Amino acid sequence: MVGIKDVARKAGVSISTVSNVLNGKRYVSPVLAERVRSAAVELSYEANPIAQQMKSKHSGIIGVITGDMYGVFYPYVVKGIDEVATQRGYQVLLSDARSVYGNQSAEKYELELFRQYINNRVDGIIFASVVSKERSANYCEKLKKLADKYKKTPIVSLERDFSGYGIDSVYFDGYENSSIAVQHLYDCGCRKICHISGPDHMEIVEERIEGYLDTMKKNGLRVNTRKMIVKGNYSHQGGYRAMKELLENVPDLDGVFCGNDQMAVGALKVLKEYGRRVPEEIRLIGYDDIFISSIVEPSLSTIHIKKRHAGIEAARVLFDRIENQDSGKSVCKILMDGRLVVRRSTVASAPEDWILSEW
Amino acid sequence: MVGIKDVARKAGVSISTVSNVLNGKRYVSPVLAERVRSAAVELSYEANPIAQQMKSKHSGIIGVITGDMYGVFYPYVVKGIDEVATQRGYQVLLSDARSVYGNQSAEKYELELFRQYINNRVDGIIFASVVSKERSANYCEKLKKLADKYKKTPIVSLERDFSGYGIDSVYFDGYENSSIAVQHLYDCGCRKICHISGPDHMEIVEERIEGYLDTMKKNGLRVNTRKMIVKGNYSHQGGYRAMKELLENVPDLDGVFCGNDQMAVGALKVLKEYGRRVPEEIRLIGYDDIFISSIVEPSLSTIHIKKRHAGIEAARVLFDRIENQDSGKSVCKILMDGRLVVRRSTVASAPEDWILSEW
DNA sequence: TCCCGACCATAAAACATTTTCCTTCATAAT
DNA sequence: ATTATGAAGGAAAATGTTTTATGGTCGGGA
Repeated sequence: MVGIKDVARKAGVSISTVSNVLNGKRYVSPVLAERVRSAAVELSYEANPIAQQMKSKHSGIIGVITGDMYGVFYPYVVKGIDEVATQRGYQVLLSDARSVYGNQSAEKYELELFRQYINNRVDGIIFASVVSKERSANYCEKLKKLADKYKKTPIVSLERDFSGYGIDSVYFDGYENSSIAVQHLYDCGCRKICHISGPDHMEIVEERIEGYLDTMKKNGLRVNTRKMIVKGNYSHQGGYRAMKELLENVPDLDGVFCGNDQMAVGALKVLKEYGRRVPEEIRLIGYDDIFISSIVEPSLSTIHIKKRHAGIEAARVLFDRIENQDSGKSVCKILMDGRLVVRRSTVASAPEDWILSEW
Repeated sequence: MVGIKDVARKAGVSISTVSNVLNGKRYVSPVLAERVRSAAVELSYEANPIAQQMKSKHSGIIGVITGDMYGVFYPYVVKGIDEVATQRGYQVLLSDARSVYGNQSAEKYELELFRQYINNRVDGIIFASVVSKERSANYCEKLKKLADKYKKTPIVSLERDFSGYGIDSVYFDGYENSSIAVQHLYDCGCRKICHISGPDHMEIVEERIEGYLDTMKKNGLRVNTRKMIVKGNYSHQGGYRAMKELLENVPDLDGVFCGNDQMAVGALKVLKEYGRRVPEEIRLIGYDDIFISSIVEPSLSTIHIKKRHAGIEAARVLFDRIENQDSGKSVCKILMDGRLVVRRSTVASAPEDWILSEW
């Protein structure tokens, strides 16, 4: 194990001079500097990051807490984060908060991960929280206190707007996007539009329901919330079950807005099994724009969510905070917009686009 | 910042006694132990992992180097690793070696990540290497030297068999699996079976080609390698292009074995566009068993690869090494088998299974 | 009574750095 | 010639632990 003192000995200088040369903190005469540098190279010295962290208090590591790493959503977000982190020379400590325990304790586990990251002195944390809307205020306070335990560790909320609680947030405009989706169905001629929503008590689910309801109202359409809104669980199986229920509840429906694409895929299966023609008879639109959506037949209209881009933005915000601590104290909130992608589940003549898509 | 000395002061004992109580290394009289413990709780003391690493030389972190974190394969593997790591109280440092730079430098970047991880004193590394078969020997030597730079850091190769170079390996039996796939096509009556393969110079690609070729030969079928094997690039677009080429080369083909499911999905699109009936006229089989395969129509027969399970196994092997260093020096190799999944792209009457699948 | 060992607890070293505070020496100013 | 100034580099402190070596106390056997 070659340490800084070996370099110092070899170069015939003091330890601090080696440190200064290698970190460029202070002026060292060219001749000494050169001696140090060549000694370091010769011994193939590499500083021990652990020891550096000990003093300098920063680790070159950021923590990321998400759900479903194996799913269709977060991996893209993480990819965006990873890109920026790599570019800036940081490492990423990644954990899936929702996979290990049941949903009830997901919040607890999330907090535990947070604590572990902070204890490991990460330089920042990006997290997609599962906490319910009601508990948010409390929870955010806890997080902030934790984040400042040893040093002011910047944190960025992903997918949830916690800017009201003083936490930088990068999130999607679920209300607006849902409105766009439903409006598109209306514009296509649908008048009896139903909604397959996600699990209870999730903010992103509620936004979408509100977007749906308001757009219906705006267009003068009545909604029987009991019958026309059915809960799925964001999985294709959930969508499958929900669609069956919907067909019983509202046999004459002519449009369905699904809370995500996975459920839409399940719903589509049902419609095909039942021989209901899509889009002629029933139009279907999803949310997220996952790869499968461009593949299924008919291809699925949806709202394209900038997943990777959101990761990039979140990482940018984080690194801005990390790199100039001084930067204005005003909380940063970035609202990512979505984009309507029209495919054949709403417009029969829409072009195929799967061959183009990057994913 | 409350440190161990604060606890010591509060409990009225020495620093080392606090350490001994909290780590249970040495016997400490119950009365003192209790005093220490309650002092620690009262001050809500948590040891600084960085400082601990400094002495004890182990970090509670493992490094994972993969490709395509946002793809359809590695996320599942990573999930398996994450599960085991979490259960054992370790954290996961994750990087995608292939996303940032072009393919040429992927190997270099992979090595760089390896170096960074080692410098960060991770306790072990699981990696899926991109190195070519020819360069493997050399590369593995480099890795091993790097791994032992500071301490004997266990490393496990995923997806590649480096056991010959003394590296524990968990990998898939690509040759056998491909043989099964091709044999299945033969058993279904196909006699002119083509292959859409992956990029050049990749070991996993070559295995599959060999499995294909040998099975063809075994069944007395001739292969014109120029025409009947076409390179895709493991993407759906690649599969799309390759299938078109294949239809020109071999108009009377009656079966296609695709190197992965993504390409198979692309190939399927072509067949549908051209009005070739699947499976009656042309049978199609993929490899990997990704989610989409159960969704497309007709659903795609494939070889199910135990992705998550492989991650679990790799993590197990790693932690075994980490936790008892003494453990026999014999290299560990685990060959994960695959399973034929028959769907409608080869057998029209196959049952639908998408609703069952877990993913 | 003395000595030895067993048993606890402590002081101090060690880990590999960064950083603060000095020292030294040359140069310029008086 | 003497003193002030400032630049350059070194000694040592500090970081928060674990571990090693040491010390002190007490009981029992000679």
